[in-house]
Amino acid sequence: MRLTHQREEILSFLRSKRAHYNAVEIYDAVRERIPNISLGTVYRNLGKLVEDGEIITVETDNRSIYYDGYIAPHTHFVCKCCSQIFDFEEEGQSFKSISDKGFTIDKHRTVLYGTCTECNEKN
Amino acid sequence: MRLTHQREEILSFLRSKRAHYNAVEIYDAVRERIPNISLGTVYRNLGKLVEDGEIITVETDNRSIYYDGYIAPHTHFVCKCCSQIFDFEEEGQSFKSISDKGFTIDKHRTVLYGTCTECNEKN
DNA sequence: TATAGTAATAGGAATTATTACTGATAAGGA
DNA sequence: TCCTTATCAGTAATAATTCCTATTACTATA
Repeated sequence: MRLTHQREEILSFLRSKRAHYNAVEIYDAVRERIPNISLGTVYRNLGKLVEDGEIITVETDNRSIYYDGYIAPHTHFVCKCCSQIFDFEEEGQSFKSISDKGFTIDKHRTVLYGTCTECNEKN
Repeated sequence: MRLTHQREEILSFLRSKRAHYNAVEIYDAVRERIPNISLGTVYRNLGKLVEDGEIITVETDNRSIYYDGYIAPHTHFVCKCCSQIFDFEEEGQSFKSISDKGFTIDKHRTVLYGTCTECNEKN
């Protein structure tokens, strides 16, 4: 993977912030340093960075994907009121410590990604 | 919430199948029984059924939302190869029994939804 | 330093999923 | 049965993302 100026700026932006951004927000931020970068370039690079494991995605209720430069395993909390995404380190599905901090949990979703038994056997 | 013919068909379709469908798939299925139902009606009813806790959603990598009539807490597994969504009952993040069945897990994502501390304090 | 081959880019058009709008319809209570 | 109002069908609009094309940058080799 070629480390282009554009890719470098996208990655360093995400790494510099401990927060979660969608493609357009990243586009706006990176545009301050590379004014003529295109949205397509942002999408393509985000895709490659995810593929490469340099960043991770957060899929939420609302239809846009958020990107996260912090890649250690962690749990995301989406506030239905302010739409902010919070990080929590807790493992497992015991979320008592999160509620103790004042968060109200309505629901939780766990999704695994990978290859199923049948597809594994085929290949 | 009024129990309309359309809503009833959508709900009974999802409850009758132990699988996961996106809005267009549900639209196609329900159209066999209500030929002139519109896609907008399907989306609106799915939204209300989710709001009401009658069904749940699965947010995956690909950009469409899947709906599930099985609402007991469970974990979803998305195959990157055949795109099928599988259900697993395991709690916690110990997914050994899933791997033991021949599934390869690349990554897992846990997302909580609710209200954050700050928003709770405001209201 | 040219040159060719490959990979990446900008910009915009196209695609896909979802939501919003409008006049007509029907669910459910009085 | 009648009335109110949520819901409906149909269609237009929006938003997020991907695709396409001409152009540019990088790399290795001569």
